[in-house]
Amino acid sequence: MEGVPTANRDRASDEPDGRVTVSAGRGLPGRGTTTRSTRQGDAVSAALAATNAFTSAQELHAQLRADGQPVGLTTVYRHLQVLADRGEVDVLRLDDGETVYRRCATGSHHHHLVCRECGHAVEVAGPEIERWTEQVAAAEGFTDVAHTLEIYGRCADCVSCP
Amino acid sequence: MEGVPTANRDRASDEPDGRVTVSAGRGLPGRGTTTRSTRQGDAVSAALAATNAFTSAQELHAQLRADGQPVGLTTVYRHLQVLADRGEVDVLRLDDGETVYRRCATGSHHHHLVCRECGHAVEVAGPEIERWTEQVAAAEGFTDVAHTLEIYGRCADCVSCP
DNA sequence: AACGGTATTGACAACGGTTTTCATTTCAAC
DNA sequence: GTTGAAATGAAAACCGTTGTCAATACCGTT
Repeated sequence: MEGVPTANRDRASDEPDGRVTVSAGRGLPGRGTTTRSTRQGDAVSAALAATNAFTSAQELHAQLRADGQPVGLTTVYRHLQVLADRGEVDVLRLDDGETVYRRCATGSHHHHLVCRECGHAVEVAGPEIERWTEQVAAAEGFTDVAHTLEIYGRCADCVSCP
Repeated sequence: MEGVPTANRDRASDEPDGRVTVSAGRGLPGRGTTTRSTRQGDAVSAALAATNAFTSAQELHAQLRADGQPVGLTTVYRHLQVLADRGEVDVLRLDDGETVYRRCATGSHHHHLVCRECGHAVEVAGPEIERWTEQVAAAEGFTDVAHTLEIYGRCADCVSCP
């Protein structure tokens, strides 16, 4: 009756990493678009590579500007989108509506332990969880199953300053 | 460095259910505000009680209007907010940004198996999951831990019509 | 049954994050 | 160097949600 749109945020990347230039040999355009290498694209990728915290587009934008590498907000959004489509970055939608991104080391399926204060995140794998969710879904007759699981808390570093 | 705001959506309700009128005996205002019983408030609660699917404020608004029980969109949002604060409804933020609500039977902590197509949801409890998340968090030195876990798929009813 | 104070309502404006638009700039193949 | 296509970015549009505030509806009291 009602209708719940998209939802879920899984994905397992194939392409290993870093600023691909794709063949570009001739006709076919690159996978998730973005073929050329540009100062802005490199800056966004570098900024993401420099932190292990989940970061929002606006934060990256401000950070890059502060670092003397100004990149248009629109452009930041565009690159994040492409990277996300390619599975090169993980995406999290926070409860306050902000979308945050993170370049994860693990290419395979995993979840996160995220600090509410600083965004610092740890990648965690839980085979038992995967098994459990599939089991539950199957038992209820659901197909085409995916799941989201994130753990939020205060990291050790943030415990000091209240 | 960056900063991840709120996040997480747990909570265990105390008040069993339905349109409370709270003492109102004299001074103190009701918990999550909303003390009087009104046509609009009843309509929103009834609409939520009538479905087991996660529904958005806008959907409820349209539905109520269609049912000949027009309620202002702002008012719908307000009641949903209050119900959520009271823990009488569960809240889910979908990846497309919409927030959906559902009156759950279980008052205690649980997760959901949600149909991407129709919003139909099943409440599922996973003690092992709870244990696992706490374990992981503790191992990494995280405190004040909470987690979100939802399973998305296509329910059996939605498999028929592609 | 009428009153009166206050909680509630709802049309409309404002918000905040994200996406579109489109003229301009940059890239890289020739 | 020339050139066509991709990338950029300022500004406007979007969209779900929240704030504003005058008008209205509840409900205990008279």
